[in-house]
Amino acid sequence: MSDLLSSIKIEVNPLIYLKDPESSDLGRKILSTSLTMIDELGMEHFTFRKLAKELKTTESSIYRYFESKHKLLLYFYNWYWAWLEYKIVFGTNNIEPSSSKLKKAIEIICQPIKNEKAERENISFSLRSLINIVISESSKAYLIKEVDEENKAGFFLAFKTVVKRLVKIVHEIDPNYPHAHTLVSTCIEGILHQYYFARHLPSLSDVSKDSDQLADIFFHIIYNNLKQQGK
Amino acid sequence: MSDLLSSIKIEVNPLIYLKDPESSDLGRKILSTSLTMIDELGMEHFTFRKLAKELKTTESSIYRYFESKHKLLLYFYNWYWAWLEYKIVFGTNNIEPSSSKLKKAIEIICQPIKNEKAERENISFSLRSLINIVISESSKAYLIKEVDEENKAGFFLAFKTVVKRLVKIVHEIDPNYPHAHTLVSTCIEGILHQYYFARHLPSLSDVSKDSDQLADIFFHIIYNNLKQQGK
DNA sequence: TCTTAATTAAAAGTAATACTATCAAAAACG
DNA sequence: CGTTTTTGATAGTATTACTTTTAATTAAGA
Repeated sequence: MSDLLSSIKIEVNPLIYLKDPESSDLGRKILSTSLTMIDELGMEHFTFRKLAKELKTTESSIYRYFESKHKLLLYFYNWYWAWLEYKIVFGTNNIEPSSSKLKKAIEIICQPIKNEKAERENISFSLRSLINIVISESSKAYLIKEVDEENKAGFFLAFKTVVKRLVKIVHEIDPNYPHAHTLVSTCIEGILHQYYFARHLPSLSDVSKDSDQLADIFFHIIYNNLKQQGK
Repeated sequence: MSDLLSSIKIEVNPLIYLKDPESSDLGRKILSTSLTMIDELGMEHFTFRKLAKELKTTESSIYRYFESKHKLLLYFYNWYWAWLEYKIVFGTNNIEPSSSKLKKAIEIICQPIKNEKAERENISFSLRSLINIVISESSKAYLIKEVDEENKAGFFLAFKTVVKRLVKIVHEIDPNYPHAHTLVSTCIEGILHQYYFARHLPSLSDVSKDSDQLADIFFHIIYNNLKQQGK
């Protein structure tokens, strides 16, 4: 997989894969093709057999990279949040006051959702598919019986790091707000789910499919709960 | 399955089952045993074969009631939200002002989570297991490729109805708030996820496993976004 | 109570999934 | 050029998610 700037590589926890898929041609094909296949079929209907057929390779070759499709999902999940963290760190750098920083961070979270074409980065795979997968499938990455072991292995770290970043900004605005983790994780998940709802269960949402209000709505949901200090 | 008051029956969309599981002994056993098994094993590891073994019956007998384990999950999902709606309607009746009504409704959503033993209702199955399933598995009920067809068939109606109830209360407090559906659905899901996070991914939450702050936190998240009219 | 219809059990079978193992062929690399 | 690494081909296993058929059992109606 490629990266945000051509010189920076998104690192994914090596415990997630058996063999680094970025290290070979087949590995990269596994990533890019499985991404669009999972987007099209959904996790339930996606299988390594179908992927192997599509790639004109064999199941056993794929299993050399990932021990299960669940691990493959974790790979995408971590890649996405690591990439987004990078964008947030860069995009909010030097922004003042903290409320604007928060706004910007939320916009970055909503941005790839809003419009893939805004992306002019050299990413070698379908960012649109990656986002769709994060929206529709990533809850399945942690809503499993094995969650505690996998958490210990650091499989959810990238997402937790993004939450931590936002919490830090929230605490710059209001150091005394006691529920920043709850507020932030609820809103990040909320953003993703609202996008899903807008598409599939519209009565659970007020935004239309292609609207760009989400960032604004969620900025206010957070901001209205904080007592601004200073600025 | 039983009910809140002994005279009232929770109705589940009949398209979800092939044969009403409440109508026979085996059906009721399927419900109560699968409930605890899904709670223990998780959806991924739960199978009709294992259930049949536990019940000393056969797979084909179970398939006469539910065409898949997904439908069984939908059954529990709908039962739960239909039951909760009932509790909300009763529990918030005659409460004034609307802000107190909102508070009460959120408490009802959090209450079974908080403490199963507070329940003194004649429910013939494990409410604790049902709640665990709603928390850990119910996202999987709608994060699927078939969501649009299933939505058309009304499989998510019970949840949507609860959201609608809360939206109505929110609009009593502030008729002009334009994002009530987003706010309410985000918070209801947020409550469930926070409980999961508190248990399994505590760095995404500020509440401890057995705390009862959730209702308060989420009441304020909603309330602070509303401009109170009159009372 | 006898008959009939509905329900469940038993057994077997199918197609697909989620893997694992072995070994040979082909690239790549030093 | 030889060796290590990577891939392909083939096969196999255990389990899942069902379906089908037939026989036995139970319940319900006349």
